[in-house]
Amino acid sequence: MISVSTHIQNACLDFATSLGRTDIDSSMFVVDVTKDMSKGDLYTNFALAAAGKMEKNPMSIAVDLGVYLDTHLDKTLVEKVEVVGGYVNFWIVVSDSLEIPEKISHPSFAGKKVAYEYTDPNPMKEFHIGHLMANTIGESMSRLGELAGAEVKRYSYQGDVGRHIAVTLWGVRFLDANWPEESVSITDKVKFLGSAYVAGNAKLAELKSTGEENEEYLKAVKEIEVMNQKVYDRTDEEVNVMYDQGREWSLEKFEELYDILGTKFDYYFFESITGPIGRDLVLQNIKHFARGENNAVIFEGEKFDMHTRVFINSKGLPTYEAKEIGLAKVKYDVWAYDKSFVITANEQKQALDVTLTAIKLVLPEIGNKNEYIFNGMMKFANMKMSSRTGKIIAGDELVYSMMDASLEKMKDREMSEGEKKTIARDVAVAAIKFTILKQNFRKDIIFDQEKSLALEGDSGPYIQYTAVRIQSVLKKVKDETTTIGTGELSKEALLLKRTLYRFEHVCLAAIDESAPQHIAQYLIDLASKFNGFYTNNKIITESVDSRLVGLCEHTLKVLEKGLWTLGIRTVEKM
RNA sequence: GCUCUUGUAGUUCAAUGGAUAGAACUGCGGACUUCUAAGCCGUUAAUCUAGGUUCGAUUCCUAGCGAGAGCACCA
Repeated sequence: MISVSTHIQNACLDFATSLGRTDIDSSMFVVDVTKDMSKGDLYTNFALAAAGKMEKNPMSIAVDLGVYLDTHLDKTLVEKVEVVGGYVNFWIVVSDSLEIPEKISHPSFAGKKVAYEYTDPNPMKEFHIGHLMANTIGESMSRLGELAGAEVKRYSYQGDVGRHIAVTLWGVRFLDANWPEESVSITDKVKFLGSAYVAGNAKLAELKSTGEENEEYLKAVKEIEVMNQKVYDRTDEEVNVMYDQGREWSLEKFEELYDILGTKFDYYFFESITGPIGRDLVLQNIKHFARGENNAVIFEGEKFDMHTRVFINSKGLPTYEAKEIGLAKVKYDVWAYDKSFVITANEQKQALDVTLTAIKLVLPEIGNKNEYIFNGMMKFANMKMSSRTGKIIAGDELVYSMMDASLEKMKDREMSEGEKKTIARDVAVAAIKFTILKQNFRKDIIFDQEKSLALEGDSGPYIQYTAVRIQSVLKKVKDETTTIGTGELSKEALLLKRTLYRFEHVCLAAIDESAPQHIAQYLIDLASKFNGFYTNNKIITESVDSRLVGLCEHTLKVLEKGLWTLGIRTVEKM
């Protein structure tokens, strides 16, 4: 399909040249897939776009172009040319053999080394919805990079030092429960840490509410500061033990989640490492920075129309911003990439814009390869409370509750419990990921547990279900003898076939715009067309038409490949 | 207050400046002795307001109104 549209585009340019118009180039018009397939497979707006420049009526240009293309296009590629209004529409030749391309080469990716950093949860803190969202988007972007021909590495960056750790360790004393024994499950260990963080923050808020000059409050603030310092300098053996254990438990828990979600990271980075490196880099390049209040090291973002931010605080500790500089160096040192993407929430945009500006000054050769991709926030429609924590549901809890929901849906199916569990996991992940990826992730996403995660409609499970039906038919076809059918294909079969051709085109658009939603929307359309075909065309009959079997096989392959780009697994049964 | 993002059916989302603004959910109404009904078919319903640029604006620009986020030692 891409080769056909290129062919048409070149022919349009030849048409312009034949009229002596050398001032028209390919950026001025498009050859794209039609939205409405009753108007053909491809269209060009050449006449509309060029009318101004050519100072002619678009209709008459379109008519002339149509005549020209009708005689100049390769008849083995394009079956029919039609002029409607100012548009020229094309019906392509749909052959029986359809290849699903392994790679869809894109100049920005093919042969390049591309790093993706995403998820970035903090040990000892809960894995929240934002992490789930970034993981989903990042995994999909990584796979699009791979599809586009890049060599890809996946990075995760985790905050294993800083205030949240200090608050957690400090908060332990306000819990009724004791520090967990080794025998306690990993889930409960992590839950303990999460509640310690909540308890610590709650206590602090409680003290603060009685006045910021309150002695108790000032004492607590001081204690947390001391705790933070101990985490950095490792001078307190008791703190070291708690810290090391807590960190390890959290990381183990994250791996469990990555396994469920289908992400495998190549490299992990920690703030405990990037902090000192970042601080040194800032100090070595102090000429780009300034001193602010209390001798803090600041970057004067205002000179660049941005915020001014602190990089090293008045205690001499690196902040998030300095750590980012250290991270940039560490990431590049471990693997010299051509391009690096970081997927993160857009609430950090204004801070990271400052940071990237600083990185470009301190480490120009690295900074210029780096790019941030910001996603919107995930919000809840009904603000449903999580019963256990009393807070909005956490990312991992959401995954687990969806797994329960899809397991419930399968309760009457005849399969082993283990099989059901695996399928329920994959369906749950599909439901969550598809909800995120079917839309523009740069905007906020409203997450309604009741509705958005419904397993019907525009959903991941709907597509998985379609793939299951196909596999079920194909399994039965194995025992039948097939013959090549004669006569016209049904209108549903033809429409399905023409839709399959668009896959390559859609992938290229998704890669080009870093927009997985194009693929998600396409898969919904394809699954819907298949289901229309399926209900109206009996495949297993006395004489099985191999053309229909071929259509089923191709549809399955495209659904599988498409879901793969979204980081979603297909299942054999549901 | 300043900066950034955002405004499409009742709801949740689509739509490189182009054709009749597409889906899904909900509501209402259908079909089935059929390969998995998590399916299929029909139906009601939308571009925040005011200007501007353009042959053409949901899309670009300006202003207003609404929503979200950020604004120095958290990340």
